[in-house]
Order: sequence, then structure tokens, then C-alpha cells
Amino acid sequence: MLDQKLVRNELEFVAERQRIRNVEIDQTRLSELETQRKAAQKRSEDLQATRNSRSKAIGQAKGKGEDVQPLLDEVAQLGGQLKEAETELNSVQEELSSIMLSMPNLAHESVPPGKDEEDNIEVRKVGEPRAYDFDVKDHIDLGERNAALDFETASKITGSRFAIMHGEMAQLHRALVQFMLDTHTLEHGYTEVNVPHIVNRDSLKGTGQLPKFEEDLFKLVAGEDVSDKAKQEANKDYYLIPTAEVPVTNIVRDSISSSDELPIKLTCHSVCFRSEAGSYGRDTRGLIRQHQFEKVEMVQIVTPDQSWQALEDMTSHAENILKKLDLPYRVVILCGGDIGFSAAKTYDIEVWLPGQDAYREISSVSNCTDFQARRMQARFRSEASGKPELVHTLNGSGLAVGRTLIAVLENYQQADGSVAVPDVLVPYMRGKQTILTS
RNA sequence: GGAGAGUUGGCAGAGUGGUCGAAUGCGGCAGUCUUGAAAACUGUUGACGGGUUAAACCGUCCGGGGGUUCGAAUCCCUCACUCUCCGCCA
Repeated sequence: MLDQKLVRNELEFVAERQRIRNVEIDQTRLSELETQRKAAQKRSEDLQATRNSRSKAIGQAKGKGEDVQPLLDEVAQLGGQLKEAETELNSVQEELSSIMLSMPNLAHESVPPGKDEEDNIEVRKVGEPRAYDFDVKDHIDLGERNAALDFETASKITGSRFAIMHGEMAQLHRALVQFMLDTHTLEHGYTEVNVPHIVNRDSLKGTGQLPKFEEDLFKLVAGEDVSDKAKQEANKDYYLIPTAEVPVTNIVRDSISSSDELPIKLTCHSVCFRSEAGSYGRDTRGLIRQHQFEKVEMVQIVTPDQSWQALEDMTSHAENILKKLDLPYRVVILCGGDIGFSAAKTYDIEVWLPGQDAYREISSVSNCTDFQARRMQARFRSEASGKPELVHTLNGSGLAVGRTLIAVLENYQQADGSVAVPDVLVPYMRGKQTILTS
């Protein structure tokens, strides 16, 4: 959520900045609502002040044993007026807050304008795609051996966009997870956490998935009645996490850290669940786009002055995994039209996939500045002012495990259809140097 | 699943209808003392919104939502969570 004061006082500036994302702000409606809000709030607060002072007078009069009936008559019609004023205020504030909750973060000055991924700008390219003296296969073909990747059986068990990894494939997948976690904890200074894969509405609201992107999520229906209104008000609705960013970042929701606790650097392996609504027909084959996939996530909670450096650091941490795996990749900065809702700036890392003859996203690293922090009320006590201030939150994949698996398979494939194990993974594979040999 | 007890400021913890945003302690901050530090002592210290050059001032907040009342941390309803005991269970 943006700072209401900023939207109120610098509406033109905010609208201009949102145009970088191709988002149009209804300035007229917003300033209208703001005027109404001010008037309604004033009226309601004045009435409350009257009520408070009158009630206090009644208390005092009673204490002295005086007759309070005249005072009671005086406030007789106050209740109705107050209720009316509050109803009006509530309705204005509800509309305002729904607009505010649906408004994306302000893009950083360095974010280029643009419509979609075509307009993203390459920052650097690292490693050269290998030359192969045989016809390259994609990961689906490579995984056919020993049914190492089995999509048919998965669709029988569940449905489309699920996969079974079998034998060496499952082992390699697990090796990648261990390797990534070890690298982040031992070399990059992160602490490993393990978190719930089911979260409530408040958490999803905190990181920005709700209220706007409900259709991307899997919502759980418990055995009992979930339409219970009281339970919904208690935010008891449960959802499967679309990314570990949600539970991990929400660790600091509604809390005030002391400044020496920052930065908080956490890494987390989790399963992620996405409904992929709206992506029918895209990447329907293979592991690229699944309803369920695994990811190692990095999250940092930092003071505002550190967040832009942290974004660069986190990007390099994700890149380091690819470097160690010796996979060719490039880093792009997302343009305004492609950047996520909560992010002020995002770097995508795209790995080279010989089977697709293309670079494909394998990590996305974002600085969400104070956008999520404001929704979550995640604060730290500033040493300078002694007052609570909003933290900055960042998250990034380090990396998407399934896609990394694809990249290893396709980049390390050999003429006979087997796949060499990258050196750094050999210890995690119990010394095995080649898989899918027959 | 059953029974009971709880949820209060950064933390701990009082407070059962009327100057209670809330005692007290810890922590934090400032000062006294000290070469310096510690200890001791003194003072100060909630968040959010509105308002002001700055203050003053006004409003809201005692787990969430609703209700009773002129007035609610305090009474009622409801939901969530925590703890203890019983049952079940990986």
C-alpha cells in the first residue's frame, strides 16, 4: 500500500509515476473521496468529542449526587447522529481503502517504461550457451528415459500441470534444493527457515496477493462450513502459498524490530501452489509451468537506506547459484508493464534453455520498499528518531528448483541421452557423475 | 473432539461500568555521581489519524468483529489464538 499522505498531497505525481506501469489513477474520484472523508471524519470526531465531555460530566454529577436527568436529556439524540456520521465515514473509507489496496507500488526511477516482457532491458549476460554436435533434446524428452519425468501418471493422480519425478530425477531435484540452501546459509549469510504452506488472508494481504489476485491462488475448503461470516471476519480463510515469500515475509507482520536486529536475511525451501488461471495454453508441456513446484526463496527485511544495495546483493546471490552450476544466464530489469504489484523494482534472471533455444525466467528479485511493510505494519525503531518506521522488504527466488532442474538437464545433456551431473552437485548425488545412463 | 484458564503499551504484569491510554517493574532515552564504566539515584518514555511553523488541542486503539449503556479494558454475544488437563493421532 502506498502512503495515504503521499497519494493525498502529491496525487499528480503518483498518477504520473503509475503511468510507467500503464496504470491509470482516477484522480477525480480520489480527490472527491478525500474531501468527503475529511468532512465526515470531522463531523464524526466532533460528535464523539461532545459525547465524551457530556458523559464525563454525567459521571462527575453523579459522583456529587446531583440530578443527572437534564444532562441525560441533553445527549438523548446524540447517539443517532453519531451512528449516522460513522456510517457515512465508514462507507467513504471503505471505498478509499479498496482503491488504496488495489494500487500497485510506485516504480523506482530506474524502471524503464514498457508494455510487457518484450520491453524488459538486459543488464548483463553471463556465460556462453554451449555448442552441441548433436541434436539437443528438451527436458521432456530427456526425462522419458526410465520415466524419470512422468506427466501421464501425474495427470491420472491429480490432473494437468502436475509431474512425478522418479529415481535419479527426484534425487537430482533434492540435490538442487540442498545445494541452494547450503550456499545461501554458508556463503551468503542467510538463516534457513521452514514455514507453513497454508496461510490466512491477512498474510496474503500483507504481501499484496490479496485482495487483487485471488484467482491465482488455491483456496482451501475445510470439511465444515467455510461461508461462516464470523470466521471470515477473523480471517480464518486458508490458502495454499503461491511462494514462500508470503509466510516468510509475514514473520515480521505487526511487529517492531529493534534496529540492531536488521537486516533479517532468511532463506526457505517450500512447495509453491499456483492456479495458473489465465495462462491456459502457455507452457502446457513439461515442467516449466506447474500448479505445484518447489522454490528456494530469499527474503530480506532491511532499513530503508539499505534496500537498494540489498536488491543488488540478492540478485548476485541468485546469480551465484547459476555460476556455481555453470549455467549461462542473463539478467534483465523488468519494465513498468511487467513489474509485479508490490515491487518498486525487479530483476529477473533468465537461464539459457537449449531445448527451447531461449532464455527463460528462473528467478525474480524484487525490492518492495515500504509497500508490503505498510500493509503488514512491519516496523523497526529508528535510532535517529526513536520512533517506529516502516522497514523495507525484499524477496527473490534463489532459485526456482523445477526450472533449475530443467536447465541442468538441457544444458548438461550428452549425445547418448544421459545427463552429466554438475560438479557442485556431485557430493549431493553421493558421488554420482552421470544420470539417466540407460 | 471434551473441560477449564487466559489474550492489556518494546517486554513482564495490575486493573470487574465514570477524569483509565491504563498502576508497577524491566527495557529505552536524558541527567546526577565517576578519570571512564557499572551500580545507585532523579527525570522521561505507547501507537495511529486529524490539527499546528512548532505546540496546544481533538479523535481512535486494552486479541478480531458485533451488542448493551449517557459512558466499556471492565457487562453480553461471536470468532480466532495461547496455556493446562482428558481423548485421538504421525
